[in-house]
Amino acid sequence: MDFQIQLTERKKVLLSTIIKDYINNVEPLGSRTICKRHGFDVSPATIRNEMAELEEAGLLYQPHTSAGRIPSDQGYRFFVNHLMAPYVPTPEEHLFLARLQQTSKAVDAILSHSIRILSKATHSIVVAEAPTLRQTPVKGLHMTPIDETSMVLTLTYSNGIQRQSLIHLAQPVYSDMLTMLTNYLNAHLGHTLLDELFHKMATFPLEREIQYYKNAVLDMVSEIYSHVQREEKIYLSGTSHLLKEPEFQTTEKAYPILQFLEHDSFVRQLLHSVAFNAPPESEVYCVIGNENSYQELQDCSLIATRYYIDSKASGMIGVIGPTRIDYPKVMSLVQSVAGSLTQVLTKLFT
Amino acid sequence: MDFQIQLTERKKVLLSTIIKDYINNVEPLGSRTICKRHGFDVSPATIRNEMAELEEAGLLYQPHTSAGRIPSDQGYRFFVNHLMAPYVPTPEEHLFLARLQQTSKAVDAILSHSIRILSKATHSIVVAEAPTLRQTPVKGLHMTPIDETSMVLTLTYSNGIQRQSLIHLAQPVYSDMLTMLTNYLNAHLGHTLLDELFHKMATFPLEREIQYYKNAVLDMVSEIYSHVQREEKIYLSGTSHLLKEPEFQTTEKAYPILQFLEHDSFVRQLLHSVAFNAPPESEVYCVIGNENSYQELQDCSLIATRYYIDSKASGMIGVIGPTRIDYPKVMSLVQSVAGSLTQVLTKLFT
DNA sequence: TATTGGCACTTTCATGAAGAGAGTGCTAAA
DNA sequence: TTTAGCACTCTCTTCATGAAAGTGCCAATA
Repeated sequence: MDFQIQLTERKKVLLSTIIKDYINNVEPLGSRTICKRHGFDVSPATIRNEMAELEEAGLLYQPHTSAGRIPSDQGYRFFVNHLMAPYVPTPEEHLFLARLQQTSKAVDAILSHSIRILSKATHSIVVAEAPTLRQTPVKGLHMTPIDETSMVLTLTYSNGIQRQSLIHLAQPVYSDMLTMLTNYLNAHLGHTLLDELFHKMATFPLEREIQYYKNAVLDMVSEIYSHVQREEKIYLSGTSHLLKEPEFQTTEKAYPILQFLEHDSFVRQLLHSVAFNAPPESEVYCVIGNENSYQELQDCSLIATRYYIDSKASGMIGVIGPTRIDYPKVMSLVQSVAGSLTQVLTKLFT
Repeated sequence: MDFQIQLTERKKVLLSTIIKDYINNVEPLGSRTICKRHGFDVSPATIRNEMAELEEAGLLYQPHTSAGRIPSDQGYRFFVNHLMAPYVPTPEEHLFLARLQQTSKAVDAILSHSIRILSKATHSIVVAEAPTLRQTPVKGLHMTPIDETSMVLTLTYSNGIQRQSLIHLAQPVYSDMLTMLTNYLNAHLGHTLLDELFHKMATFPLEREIQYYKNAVLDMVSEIYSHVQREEKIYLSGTSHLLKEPEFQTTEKAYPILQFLEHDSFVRQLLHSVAFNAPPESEVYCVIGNENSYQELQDCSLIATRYYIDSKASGMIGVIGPTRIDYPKVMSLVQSVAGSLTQVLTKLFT
């Protein structure tokens, strides 16, 4: 993943300059322009030689002979890993970030609000995944009947988080049975993840006298299961920003991406695949151009990170933009937003 | 709204032909082409004369001198009101419609599923509004505490529909108080709409001994209120279809529309404004081009209708496409989907 | 009177040529 | 190692040209 490329100090400055300029101007850079615009005190010819070597190393490329150079995916990667300076948010961005603290009581509203703000601040597409507790063991569960065909399921996780869901059932399930099922499950809980819990529910050994209700119970379990799945929602904001990017001016370029984003399952996979592309200790992941495995997103980068609830449950939040996205800025903002989310959600659940 | 324009039979056929051709071919039509392609047995010159008159009546226009003609918004309107033949769904569309019957138990899932299918069938953008019961009087309400800071609110409407919501509270509200509040409200319910109910809740005269909890109650009411509001969600599907339309190939054309669609409140307003544009007895409304009041949507048409739950609660569902959208087809499909929704949701709530 | 053929006139669109602009690689000199 | 010079390449814009498609109008026709 990483590059063992050794560059002279001047080459590093040059690469960095080219990338930063390209991020703003979105045009191939020639040697003369670089000298003039960025005050290098060597001649264009020297820059040319250096650029030729950077191209040989795979960090730059030319769209055609006799054009200036553009950073390659690997160039961006090198920049992100080795050259990037820490970003200092502008006062305006601080205002945006401050608005993240206006909390609501609903996870759904908090996430919607956060991604909207991140989208405005970065002028990019933002995707997020609702927090999932699938990796957190369940400590206890409780069912409160509301009426014949509805109940509230309360799951208590080992980290103290409680999740309640209102479940509607197709067939009535009587409270005696709920009590039995609850007692049975609580007695056998051990260190059970949610998926295992569903398995236990479905294979719950019924007493003879209530065999009759077996279907009702199975129905209920499947209803609960699909309800929990549904909660693992994908949030999406700011898709129209894509059309403002010069590289996506033609609809042939923009269409596949918007199409991709309409499929929650693709987005979820994308977000989950991120973690494999970067060492786990790095806080903000970025997947640059070709590094992702989706044909549709070859000209995009994803900058994503994980937010947590009380350091156990978590979800991903990320920004999607062209490969020449402003990495320092967006990485910084994504991290800030994820940090706020972690803080707000953790407070909410404890 | 409607046109008092009298047209000869031949002019009607001609207009109809031009519109149907333009819907498919998206190119201005000239007299010669019309004769050849659609087998008119008069000469191009005659067609030219007729077209000149149709243009004078405002039903056609030329993008420039010496181009063929294109239907105007008023042309489409005349077509929709007077000329359109009923549409017969294809076998493939029947398959789509059949999939609407795979019901789920959750309103949210049903709506998501329905708009996705409608979007696939029409290759267009679909918007929908979650069913709202704001216009239906509340007959009774019930609060079931789950634990200290959460409860299930059950509202029973005069048409028998029950709605349950899981409410999380910032401050504990004890069950005695819930009981008092519930009893008070049920005793004073009369023919109360939801908004009035909130007013009654907020002005609930507290007994002296529980004055202390006044803030907790107000908090609760505002929490319930925002929860109910949040449920009036906007659903959106198939935005990327827009980029496939020839008239939205340039991003300057497509951007404002995608931007518009990102604002739930705009979409909601749009859907609500529809009913004012057409006589109420018509089942499927369509707002053609300029007829809508949103600058961004001047080149679009909206074809929308209302779906119902048990003939009381309802929401809007609509298709957005270019003004040359296939009116007969889309109007037919929108109606079918709304019909299915009505049926499925009504069954669900009774 | 309605229809038609003929014709001059418009406008767009595709094509190709020409020239400006920006940039490169290479070589030889500093 | 750096630089100046130079020939070369590729894109982009502009402009002219001609083909295509269509119109409006007029006079002739059924």
